[in-house]
Amino acid sequence: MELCTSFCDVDHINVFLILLSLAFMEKEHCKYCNFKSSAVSHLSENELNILESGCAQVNFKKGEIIFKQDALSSNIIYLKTGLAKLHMASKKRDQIIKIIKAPDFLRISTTFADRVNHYSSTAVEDSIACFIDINSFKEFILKNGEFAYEIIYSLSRGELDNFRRCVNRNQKQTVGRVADALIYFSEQISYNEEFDFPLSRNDLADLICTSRESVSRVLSEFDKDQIIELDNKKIKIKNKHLLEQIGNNG
DNA sequence: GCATTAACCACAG
DNA sequence: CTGTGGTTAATGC
Repeated sequence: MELCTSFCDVDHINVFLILLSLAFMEKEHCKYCNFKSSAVSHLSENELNILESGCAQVNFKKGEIIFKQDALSSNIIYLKTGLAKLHMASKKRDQIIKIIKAPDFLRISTTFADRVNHYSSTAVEDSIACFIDINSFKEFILKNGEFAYEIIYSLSRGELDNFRRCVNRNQKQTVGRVADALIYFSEQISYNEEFDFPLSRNDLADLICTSRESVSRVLSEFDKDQIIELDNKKIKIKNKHLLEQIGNNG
């Protein structure tokens, strides 16, 4: 009997919480979203309503899979808040293709160019993603030139970035790639010279195409040489100039 | 040849 | 999940 009443109480509280969150979610209008992409900010009032009706927002905890390689893909995904990795499984090991920092599109190419995902995405930190109906997205591209322009612009930026990283990966040796990665995370992700490194050693290795052992070794070498200060995940860049030199010289 | 670089393996916190 | 040490293979001088 007592068990029952306590269950009922818990139930009531849960129902209340769900209703509360629904009430808040309903206020989640794309129109008033503070994380709009530059493309979406070119949409008209009417288009924003269309976007909203074909859009669902999902929360992801750190480590949760946002979408999976080889699965059917029918939504554009926009990463509203958080940090995610795009990674591709191969016979040998996972390779991290790219880190996406919100706000940014998380999945366009693999939804547009094929029916299934060519890569997976996993949340590196707690994140919120918006799943956007592919048909309304296509409609905006066909009807709204400024929207299309912004999408092409961001895809082009992504491609330039890919080319650059491809060349760097192939021509630099491990120390240079680690140095580049540290600078990248400092400048592009955390905007600080002292930061918590968001990836495990293994993930960093998968990102810069090396082994986790090499990552460990190079990091402790940098620490020993006073280039960085290393405390598990905490990293402080002490000699950025030298780090840049190492990055540039490979 | 010899040195350097880095992956792979194994093992220990 | 990390760090370290030994081993090995490839490459450059």
